[in-house]
Amino acid sequence: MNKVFHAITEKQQDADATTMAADITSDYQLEDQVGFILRCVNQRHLSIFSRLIPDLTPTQFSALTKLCENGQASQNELGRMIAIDAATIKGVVDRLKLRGLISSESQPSDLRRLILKPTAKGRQLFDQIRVAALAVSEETLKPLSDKERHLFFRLLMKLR
Amino acid sequence: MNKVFHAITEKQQDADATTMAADITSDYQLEDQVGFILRCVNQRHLSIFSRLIPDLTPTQFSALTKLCENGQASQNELGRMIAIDAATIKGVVDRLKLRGLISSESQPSDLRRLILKPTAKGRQLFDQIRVAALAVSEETLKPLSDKERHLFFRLLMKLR
DNA sequence: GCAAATTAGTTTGTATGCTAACAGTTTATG
DNA sequence: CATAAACTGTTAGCATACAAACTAATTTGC
Repeated sequence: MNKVFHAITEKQQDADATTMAADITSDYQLEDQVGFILRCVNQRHLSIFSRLIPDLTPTQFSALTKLCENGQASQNELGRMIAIDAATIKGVVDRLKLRGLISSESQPSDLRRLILKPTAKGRQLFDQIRVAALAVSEETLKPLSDKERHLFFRLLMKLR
Repeated sequence: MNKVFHAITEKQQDADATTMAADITSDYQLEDQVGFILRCVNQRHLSIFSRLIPDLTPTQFSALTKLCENGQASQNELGRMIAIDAATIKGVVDRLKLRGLISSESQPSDLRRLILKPTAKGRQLFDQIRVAALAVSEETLKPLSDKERHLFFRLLMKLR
């Protein structure tokens, strides 16, 4: 799982969020920087994801999901849809292909393009996992009330 | 810089955050999952960081900052302070050492430990960069009002 | 006091994620 | 129509990031 995450949360559980947020502009404190906490929250999410969905990485799941949602896409197109650059998406696609979850064929009308589609096995895995994916979101947001979740979501969207 | 981030934001600028957040539990949509958006927000932050602070990666900056704040730390200790596992912190420390920003010596009372300290050059760089680091946070949070920033910070802290 | 458990650091392997440079293909432009 | 510009996928290189397995040193438990 994720040893670092647990070590950290145990240590800093009692921190006073309101106070720390107050002096952002005064003295420099690493823990007050958005980027640092963002990284920790992301870390916690990844830890939850890999525990509930050990079969795929979040990135692989995103790619498979988008292909199942759209039916097909070219490689770079897929990357743009889930915010992954061309160099990275290649590796992701290669690994999904290696596991028989997606297939690729070149598009006759544009020989540069590789058309990717989910295989039957890929669609089956996606259907199995999508429920767990909702549980991942649920557990990630567990520390927040329903009202706080919607608020957090709205603010997070603005920072995309 | 970060080509993916720009391509994505241009496309999805007009998305309605409130509506999308509303149906989290109904039909599965990748864009509604916290983890996905969290990753995008993190991506945007990294892009801002590398533009304003090209000299160091966020992780390297975190490590250097903690050493400057604390004076010294052992390698694993440093990793725990900034939520980085032992395998990763080794590479980070090696690269900072290679650039002469930190020094290491083994601790006589415990021969397993490597005591890390920032060098004069390291402290100097940190002092130069800390202002830019505040600017990174500022620009990352730019889409939010002051009230929203404090709110976001409070909620983010809860999800650590 | 000594074996067992723990801790610190290292190494290997896998997966993201980015930049930069490249070749082949297609589109736009003069 | 010819050439420049843009796009698609690929490769290499670097930097996180984590799991697992390992060595060496220290601490615990009996």
